Amino acid sequence: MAIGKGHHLHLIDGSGFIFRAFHALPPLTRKSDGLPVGAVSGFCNMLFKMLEGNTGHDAPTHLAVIFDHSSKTFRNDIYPQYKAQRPPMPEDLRPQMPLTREATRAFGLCCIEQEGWEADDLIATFACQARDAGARVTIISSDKDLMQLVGDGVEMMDGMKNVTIGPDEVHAKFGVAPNRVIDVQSLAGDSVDNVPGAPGIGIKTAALLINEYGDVETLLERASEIKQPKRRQTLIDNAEQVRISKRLVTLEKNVPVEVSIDAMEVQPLDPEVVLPFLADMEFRTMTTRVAAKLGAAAPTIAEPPPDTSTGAEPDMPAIDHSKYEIVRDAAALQTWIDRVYQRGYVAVDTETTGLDEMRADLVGVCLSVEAGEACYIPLSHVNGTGDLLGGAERCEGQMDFAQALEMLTPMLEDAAILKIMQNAKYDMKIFARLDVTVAPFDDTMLISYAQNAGLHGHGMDALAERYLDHKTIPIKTLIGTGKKQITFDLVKIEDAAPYAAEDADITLRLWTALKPNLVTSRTTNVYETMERPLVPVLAQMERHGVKVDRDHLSRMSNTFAQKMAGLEDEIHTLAGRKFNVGSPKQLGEILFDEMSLEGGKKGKTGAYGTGADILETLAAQGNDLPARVLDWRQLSKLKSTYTDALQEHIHPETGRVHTSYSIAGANTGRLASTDPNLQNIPVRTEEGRRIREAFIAEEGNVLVSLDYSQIELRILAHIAEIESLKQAFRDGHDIHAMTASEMFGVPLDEMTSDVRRQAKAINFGVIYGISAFGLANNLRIPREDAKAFIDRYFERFPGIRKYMDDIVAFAKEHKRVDTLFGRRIHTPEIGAAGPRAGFANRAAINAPIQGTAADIIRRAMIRVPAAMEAAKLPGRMLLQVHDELLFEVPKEAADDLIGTVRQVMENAHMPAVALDVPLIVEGGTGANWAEAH
DNA sequence: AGAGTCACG
DNA sequence: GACGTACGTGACTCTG
Repeated sequence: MAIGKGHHLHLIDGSGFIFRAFHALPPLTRKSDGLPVGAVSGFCNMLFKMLEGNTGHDAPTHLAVIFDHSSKTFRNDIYPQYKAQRPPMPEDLRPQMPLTREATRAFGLCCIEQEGWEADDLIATFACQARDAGARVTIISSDKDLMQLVGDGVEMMDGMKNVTIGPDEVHAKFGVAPNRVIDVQSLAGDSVDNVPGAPGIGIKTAALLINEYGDVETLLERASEIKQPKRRQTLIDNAEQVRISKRLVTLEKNVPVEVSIDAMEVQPLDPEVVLPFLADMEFRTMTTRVAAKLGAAAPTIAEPPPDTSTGAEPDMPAIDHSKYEIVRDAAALQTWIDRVYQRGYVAVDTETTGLDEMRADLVGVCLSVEAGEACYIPLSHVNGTGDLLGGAERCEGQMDFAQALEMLTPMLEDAAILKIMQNAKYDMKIFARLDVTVAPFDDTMLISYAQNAGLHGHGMDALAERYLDHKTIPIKTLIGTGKKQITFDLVKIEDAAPYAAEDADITLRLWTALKPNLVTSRTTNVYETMERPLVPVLAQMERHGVKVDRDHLSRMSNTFAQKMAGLEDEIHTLAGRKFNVGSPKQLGEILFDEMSLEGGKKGKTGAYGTGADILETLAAQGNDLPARVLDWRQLSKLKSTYTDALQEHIHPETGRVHTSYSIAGANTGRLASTDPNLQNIPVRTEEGRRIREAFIAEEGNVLVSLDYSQIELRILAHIAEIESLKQAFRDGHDIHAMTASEMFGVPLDEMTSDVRRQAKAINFGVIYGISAFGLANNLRIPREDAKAFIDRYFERFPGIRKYMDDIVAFAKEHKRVDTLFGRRIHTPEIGAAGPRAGFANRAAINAPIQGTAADIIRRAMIRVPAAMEAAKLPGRMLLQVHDELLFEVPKEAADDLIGTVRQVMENAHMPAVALDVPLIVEGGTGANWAEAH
């Protein structure tokens, strides 16, 4: 049938997609022979989603995948250097190119390439043909070279992110409409494709010129009218080069194509063709999914032989939910416990009524002793009667809760039985509330984190997909979402069991797969000394919580509310009308449209930026409205995030606030605090600091805060071996004043606070991977001045520059950096092209410093409980804030505690690492956190 | 759900 | 030579 109105043609940029998929997706290999297939897998997934119409867009009626042909094109005749400095194709990608073509055919789709033409030219040709025939066209690519085709029934879609690229997105990228993209590209050039353009002119300038002159030809003709002398000369000198560039970037829309677009009509998938292909690739999940969709039987995929080289990966059977057992009586449970004792280890997982370990109740327990062998022990399932007034009654077919616990406890506490959990802290806290102390244990989340931080997340779903090629049952299918969400105890036991037991099964499989790699990746020590032992320490801290004075918060809330109301009136008067002060969008319109203040649009969404820095600039120019909004925002933040939200977190029974620390959240080794985040309680402003007054000690107790002084700078001095910095720390000098003195030649006794402040900003900047732009922003000085500062700094401390170069080189070679204690932080983005390179370099510079500091405080925290016990100290460790520990202790023991814990903290690096600088810990005591800090 | 904003080290 | 930029987090609000 001829293509025409009502039809929708998808043109997939096959080469482009496969390149991006290769870099964006994990390096999957075929199990049986190690053939790299990650990009092919991503490609097939995308095709299938697209054919299903499962991309948020409607499904195509016609579809073709276009590839680059490896031969030269007419562009090389025009300009021999075109695409000449492309790096060679990665080894692991090469074999995937032909496989991708094969995949296309297996899906029954048109696979097109043509000698002498780039994929882009073919796409342009087909797109125009289809558009002229009245069909809609979607180009699946994010290649900027194709953006010139957008508009008039042609749109683009990013196949990885499923986002549409229309005229607006093109305008955001190039600053001009799609039909002028070519003109901008010819001026700006492209370093990746080696399109020369005009030297010194980038996209921004190019867009400016095109918007003024219309197109490249007109611009070149009228170049002499340009005011800026440099720009004018560049264009006159390089006119021919720009014209060549234009021919390079202009896509050919009249390629003598050998295939008709009518032939691209989508045919129903043929199970006889597509399934064998997927099975041959050993895409287990996708084979099953496609087979299910087609109503055909999935071909079996042979399991690969066990990997005998490491002895690590035994032959695991496929995950089969029907094989899991539901344990309903004591005899059945005893059988399982016996099996655990035969094994010596068991994967354990708990099901509860919620995610908050302090409030959730145990609903059931799962055990697994062998891949595929798992059971679910339901304990507190109830019948949902639909009666909201507590009409729930206990389900039949469950063991008595107390009896089950009594049978399980000896095993869970047995020193001879290893308990394997995913995110052990959660389950251990649930058990701890039932007076069960689970030990010893392993945690698959932390095993993954120790070896793979920076590479991917460490949640069970992510790990299962990556290492077991298995998609877990989403909990939502059982408990629903939103308002209709139910708690797990209301799920029918028969429905709950497969989900629950699967978690234990997967945990055990992950442990089998991941644990041996600790040894090969040299991270056993990190896991055993800095991850696993932290779990019980944090569990205790979280369970203990910190006392918070609700009335204090409540009073502050009221005060804030009144002040905000006053400010709101003022702001509305200044604006001349009412609007929502909390809406950045409305505020931007008031400031920049209605009041016409100076300030620009921001990138992607086209909204005005109204960040604090922008408002401060406006306020400094004497504008009252932005000044008031800044005040309002500060109060709004304090009220909503702290004085209001914190009250919600006070536990009804303990009267205290129980945060939760994620151990594997931050890539650098830092902890992260959630629900609530107690690591970002205000301190920098007077008004904010008063919130800390609400964190108090029990009667007769005080809060004690101990924090490392300048720990990251000390680590920098050590790692980069900066002798003068090290000496300054040994002598106990003011490090920022010392830096200032060295840099600006000001004697220490003549130091002004302003000079010191600048030196301090530079010191911090160095830790973050300094840039002139960043420092200029921070100090609000011209970029040239910032650059001069940095140059002088590197002159005075040449070791810093060397450290930065060395660490980036190390990261490029190993795709990771290490802390002094051997923690590995992977930097997969390092060496990436474009602006991401800058990010990756700075992250690589910062990670060993931030990570080493994180390691040190982890080591301290792990040692604190034993040290306190040895010193017979009462009191508790409550919170960690990256370089600070907060304790609650009886008044009379405060001084002893400071002495003991300071010892631990100042020597936490020993004996593993000897530092060339001393670590100094400062302590404070008070009735509340504001006083103690 | 994502962007914008802002709190901390 | 231009690009877009300080490092690491989490929570709240508005918006489509």
